[in-house]
Amino acid sequence: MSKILAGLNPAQRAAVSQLTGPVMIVAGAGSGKTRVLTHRIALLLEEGNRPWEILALTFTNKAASEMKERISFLVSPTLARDLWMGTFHSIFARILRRHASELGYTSSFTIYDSDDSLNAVKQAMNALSISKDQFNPNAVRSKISSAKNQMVSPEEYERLARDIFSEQVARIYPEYQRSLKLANAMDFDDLLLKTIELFDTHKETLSQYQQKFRFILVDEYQDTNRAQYAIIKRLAEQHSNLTVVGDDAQSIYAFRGADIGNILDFERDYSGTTVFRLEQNYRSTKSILAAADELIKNNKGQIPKTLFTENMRGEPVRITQCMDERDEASSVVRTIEEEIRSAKLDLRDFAILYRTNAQSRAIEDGLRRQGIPYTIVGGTAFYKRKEIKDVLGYVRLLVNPNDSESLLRVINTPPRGIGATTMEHVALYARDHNKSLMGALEAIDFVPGIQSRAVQRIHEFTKLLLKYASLRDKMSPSELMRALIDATGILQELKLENTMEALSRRENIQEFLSGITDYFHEKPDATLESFLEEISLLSEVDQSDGTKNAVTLMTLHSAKGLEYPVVCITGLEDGLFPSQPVQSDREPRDLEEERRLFYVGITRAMRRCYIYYALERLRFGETVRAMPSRFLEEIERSGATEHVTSFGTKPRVRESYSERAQQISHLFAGSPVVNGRTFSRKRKERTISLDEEPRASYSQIEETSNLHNGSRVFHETFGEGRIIALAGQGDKAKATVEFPKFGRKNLMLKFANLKVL
DNA sequence: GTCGTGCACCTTTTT
DNA sequence: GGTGCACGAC
Repeated sequence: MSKILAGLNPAQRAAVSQLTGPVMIVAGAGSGKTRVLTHRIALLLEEGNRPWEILALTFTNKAASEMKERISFLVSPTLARDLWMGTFHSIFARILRRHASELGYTSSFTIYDSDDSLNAVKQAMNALSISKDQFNPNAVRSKISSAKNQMVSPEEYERLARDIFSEQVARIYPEYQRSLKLANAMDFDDLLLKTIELFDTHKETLSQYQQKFRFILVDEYQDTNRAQYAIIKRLAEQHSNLTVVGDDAQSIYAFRGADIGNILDFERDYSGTTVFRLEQNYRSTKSILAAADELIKNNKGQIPKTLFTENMRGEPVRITQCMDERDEASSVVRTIEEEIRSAKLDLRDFAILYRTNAQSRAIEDGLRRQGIPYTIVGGTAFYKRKEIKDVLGYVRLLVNPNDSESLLRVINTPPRGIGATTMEHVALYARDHNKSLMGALEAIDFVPGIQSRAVQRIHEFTKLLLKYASLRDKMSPSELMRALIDATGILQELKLENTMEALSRRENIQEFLSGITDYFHEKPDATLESFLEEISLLSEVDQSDGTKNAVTLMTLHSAKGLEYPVVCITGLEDGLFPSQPVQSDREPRDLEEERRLFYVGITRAMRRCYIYYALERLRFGETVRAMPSRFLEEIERSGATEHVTSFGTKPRVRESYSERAQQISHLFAGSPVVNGRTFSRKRKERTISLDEEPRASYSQIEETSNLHNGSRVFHETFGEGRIIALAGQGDKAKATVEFPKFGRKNLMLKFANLKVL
């Protein structure tokens, strides 16, 4: 037997060995799905198939590179390197670049991220004189995106539009598409749609890739949308060697067009499908699995399967009732500290999960208060920061001068006297003459209404860009970027500002610059285009730093596919998780998706799973009372849970969550009821302070006057460091401190407990 | 044209 | 509690 099959259980081995024809692998959580995929690919290679004939589509780039690494180990690095493995978006972006001219684009087209798309929508609305007050640009963008995910063209959308809002979207959608085309740009959805367009209008190109990809594998098939389905359908037509792996119980992306029907109907779509089920879980304890199983039972229409494990029973899943989000954060922190003490775990063994990004703030505060290092997945990602986007804007413009979003972003950053009025005229001219904004700038002498001073400035601006464009062949990409960014004056501008904020922005740009040096050093063949593409298609998980030993914070969505010894899931409250208050118009399938999301969360846990809910929570700057999530009652039926309060005591009587909420309702007497939820003003004084930090930790505030730039200080966790900057007053005073071992930290003096050395 | 201030809106989740 | 945007002063 091949060593590739050794060490697999019978079900896994069967799923790996069936190499041809349509195959569906229904893989329960923790059942060794990635293992099966990698071993399958390894076996294909071992049997002599060429790596470039294998297309493997994963959910994140990180998943792809981890799989490649395992395949390198199983077969060989050279073979692994030449696999076509990556996310749908990155693989098809690569193919689209090769065939851009067939679609009327150039190969250096820009990929618009969601911010760029939103701005493009706003521009389009502006052009059509549709008021932003009447129609929310974000809602418009989201409508357009759903339409594209469903493969609904602007023409079809117009036919289908029934209400006033859709009618406006029907006007904006084609204008938006037109502007992207003029800008030589594609949004995320276009990367899939244009691929379909390419295949449908250029049969010989389609045929070329049908021939090429003799084996196609798709991971997380339950989360593919209609466009992705269509691409796969076309590509697999020739050889029919299509393997999909997924778990309908983990489908959590319906909101962005994922169609669970793709996996449910797979057997019907591809005749002769062999189905394999992986039902043995190797990840979690029996208790964790029991709770997850009891939960998912409440969903209807799942593919029947029974997940089991031979792992030990383990501790019960603990549900902790907390007073508010602060109390919740301290409970989580206490749990982590106790687990580290008793179970000898590292910080990197913990994940804290939440439904919405906004919840991370309170938890971060809690961790910082105790000096526990953490990393955040998502949130405001590095490449989405304003200063980085500014800098990238120049680079993007260099690569694709027609990129209108970048042009608008940088033309007056830093301020060079080319204001909104001027650009209005330019945009109008561009529209009338079917030119990109850059096209209009080139003809600035003919654009009416421009002040002569602005004309002058515009000439200077285009000259600057032309100069660096002409240097592209003479300098290395990283040298060129440095020189260009230097010439823009962004760094000098920030230096003059001389605030802590500006300092941090400058540091980010410096970090970006050293990052690109490393990047081009590691990848000597990389170009500006490939660099830009790579960073625009990074997923949130891809961007997190997995090397440092720290607690991981992320949304439940980002946690998909990951596992941790200890998982803490926070915010189990009706209206938050499941999201939105219970309303009659709420579709049951939305609730089922929320339930699957919770299922995904619980099944990330290997050893222990902790679940938290708060009785009230600060939302929109107001304290909102919340009912415990209905999902809690569901998992409690498993008998594999325990229920405690943040005091650490067990509730005296078992009671239903709604009864409990009734009992404590007097605490909130006088709160107005809005939309079925109760709001109350945040109390100035916390009467039910449970486990606040001892006051002693605030006593350092008086000493802040001893702190100066350059002061040497000591921090409990980070050790000795030097103050680089100070900002803020009183409770809000912050310091940026450079620690030799931990790098730069922004610390609230109130909590940091710094000692002057 | 630029900069500062106050106000509305925001929160699902992401490639 | 944060941010984008309209509005007004210079």
